[in-house]
Amino acid sequence: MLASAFERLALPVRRWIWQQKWASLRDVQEKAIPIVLDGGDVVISARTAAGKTEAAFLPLLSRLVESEQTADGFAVLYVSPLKALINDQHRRLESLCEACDVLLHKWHGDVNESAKARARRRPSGIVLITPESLEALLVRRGGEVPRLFGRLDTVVIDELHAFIGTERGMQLQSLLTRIEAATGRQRIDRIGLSATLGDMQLAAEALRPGDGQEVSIVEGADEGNGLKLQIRGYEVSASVAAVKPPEDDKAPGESPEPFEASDVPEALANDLFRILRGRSNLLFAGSRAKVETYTDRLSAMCRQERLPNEFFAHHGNLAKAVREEVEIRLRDDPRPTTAVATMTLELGIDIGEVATVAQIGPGFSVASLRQRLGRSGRRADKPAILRIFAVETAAGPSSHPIDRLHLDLVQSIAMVECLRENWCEPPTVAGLHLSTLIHQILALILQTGGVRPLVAWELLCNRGPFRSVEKMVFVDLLRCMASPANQLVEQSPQGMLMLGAKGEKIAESYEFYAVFMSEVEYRIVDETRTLGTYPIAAPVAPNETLIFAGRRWRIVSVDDEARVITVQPTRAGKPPYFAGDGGDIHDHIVAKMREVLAGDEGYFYLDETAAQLLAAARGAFRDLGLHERSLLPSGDNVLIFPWVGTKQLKTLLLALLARKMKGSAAWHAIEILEASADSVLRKLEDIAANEDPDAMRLADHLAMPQLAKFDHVLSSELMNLVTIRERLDVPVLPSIAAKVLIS
DNA sequence: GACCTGCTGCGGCGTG
Repeated sequence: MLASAFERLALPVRRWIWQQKWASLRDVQEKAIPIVLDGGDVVISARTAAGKTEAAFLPLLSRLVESEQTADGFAVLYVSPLKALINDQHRRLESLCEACDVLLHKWHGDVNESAKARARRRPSGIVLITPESLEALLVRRGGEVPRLFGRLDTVVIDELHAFIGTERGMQLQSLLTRIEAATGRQRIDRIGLSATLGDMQLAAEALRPGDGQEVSIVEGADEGNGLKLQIRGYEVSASVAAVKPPEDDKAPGESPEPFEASDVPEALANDLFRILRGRSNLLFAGSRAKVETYTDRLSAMCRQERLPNEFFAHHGNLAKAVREEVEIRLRDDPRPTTAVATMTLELGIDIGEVATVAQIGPGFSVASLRQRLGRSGRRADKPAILRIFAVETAAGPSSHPIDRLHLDLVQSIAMVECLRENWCEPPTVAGLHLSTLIHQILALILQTGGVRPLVAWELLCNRGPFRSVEKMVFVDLLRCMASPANQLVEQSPQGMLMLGAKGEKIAESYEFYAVFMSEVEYRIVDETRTLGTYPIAAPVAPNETLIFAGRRWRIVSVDDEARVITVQPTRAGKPPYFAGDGGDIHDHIVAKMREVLAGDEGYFYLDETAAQLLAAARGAFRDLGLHERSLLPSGDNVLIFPWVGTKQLKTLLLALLARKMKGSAAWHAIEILEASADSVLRKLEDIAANEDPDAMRLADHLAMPQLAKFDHVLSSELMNLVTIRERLDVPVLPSIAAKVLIS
């Protein structure tokens, strides 16, 4: 097997491998080479750093070398969700391509216009591109598409999981369909590269919608070296005193700026410092505000100990240069460095070896936990180490039932159990994605100069990815786009769809190419450079203080016209404000939480406090009778514990609100206000008996912020349709209510 | 109770 995979590669490719002095091909490469050489669609899945890129490109380059190369079209199109990843891959593939005499082009927003023009004049070889740059190319140079892509051999999609079920994923699928249509090709081979996914069949279907069974699947063996786990518990009193910054950090005469009580408990700060200091680590803090608070606290501890700082913030609102300093220090600098980060350090980018991955709280998904874990233990002899720090409020018999159940800790345990059972969330592929479809209709008109409505529907919805959009919905959508208020499109006397006045305007701007929404933000600058961006919704005024990029600042001026906030270093600071909108926790995790609470199994990875907190939570679970019922009177209110995921919980809540109850979601429960258990029971019986719930009635009770870029174009009927299909889970409503009634 | 991603064409000016 080993010999045969290698021997099937073209001579220049084999010669390049000899030059690299590789002892052998990696497992995933052995498996992928013969399959990719034979052609067809392939998903290649393996853990980070297992050699997926070469698994695809060694055989692809072999095919290229052995075919007749010309300069009349690109041969391979590689699409990546990140510019940084394109730069990494370019570095990685450069010498291999050179050895094979194949041109390799980078193509994204930071690449020179002249380099792109050169590639366009004599198109050949491999292009590494983002979906947005590909969109721009199709929209601005629609006429050149047949010449550029007419001889395309293969499309490679990197980080396939990042595209599944998302707006950008729909756009990418649509782009590929548009290329296939414009070049008159039935089918151009697709190769998806991905970290290990929960469900490979879903990945195959995402790669080739409607024909997933025809996709070959290559899974790399798990070459991991074991996993070391710990969950550490922390109990803080409900009325914990505000944690103040150290005295010596305040300038004389400066007014004190106490931190919020929710900031960093003393015992947790001490443990984090003790565990992380002196080595290189990742600390996933959970939100941008927490990244700033924890970085600030831990660097203040360095100062107190008279040590050089080793804690640095890393999140999406920090300027690229600020983030790169942290990445380079992690990768190349021998000094110990802990990056305190959000999910910015979860994906692809090379940051070298870290000793520990630590996380505050359970996070939102097992998939992300798995991805984070992949960041440690990459060296052959070291296991991956993951520590979760769970902070719980002290609770007694008189406390609120939800506090007594210590749900943060219980969720952490449930998620670790899922991880150990090798389960992770399957990507969600449902959804109408009408906002993205509006974008693609505009893009198709720009690319072709005009299109008939039926042709557009055939291409985008029947052949392309918007499969759940029926003709009638498509017609409604076109009406919204053409309405006098929107004027995105109009129809010519011959029946062609053309851009309307406002459509023209939108398409002129470079902001058109991305399908996702982006907020308006201020730039934060100190005397020398831009530190990052700050939401316009956050209230700021001169002389207020702010923690940003892990340091403390005083706001000098706010220029609303230029949207610039100028800051100066100072010695006190308040955590920043970022709006967030909460994530969906999967059903499987919440069901597992109930198992953890109802069971008596011990978990070897809990520290003493965590074990005590779990024992207390299990005691409360039985005391409250939750092992035999799901309804709990609590003062004037009633708590419902359906033990389902966020989406289903929200749907059940809406069904109750639609039946004139008052209440809200409270953690993993629903709290109904001023009602008796009996009255709630009757409503639940009604919901359980109603096999065909009136979905539109539910949507009426839901606050519907415009979440996607073109949601404002949709009529309220279409907006409701989107909400019901994408944000709620209406069909299961009767069965959830029935389940609550039985238990 | 959240997070992340991306961007063209052209006019105007300075430099080699």
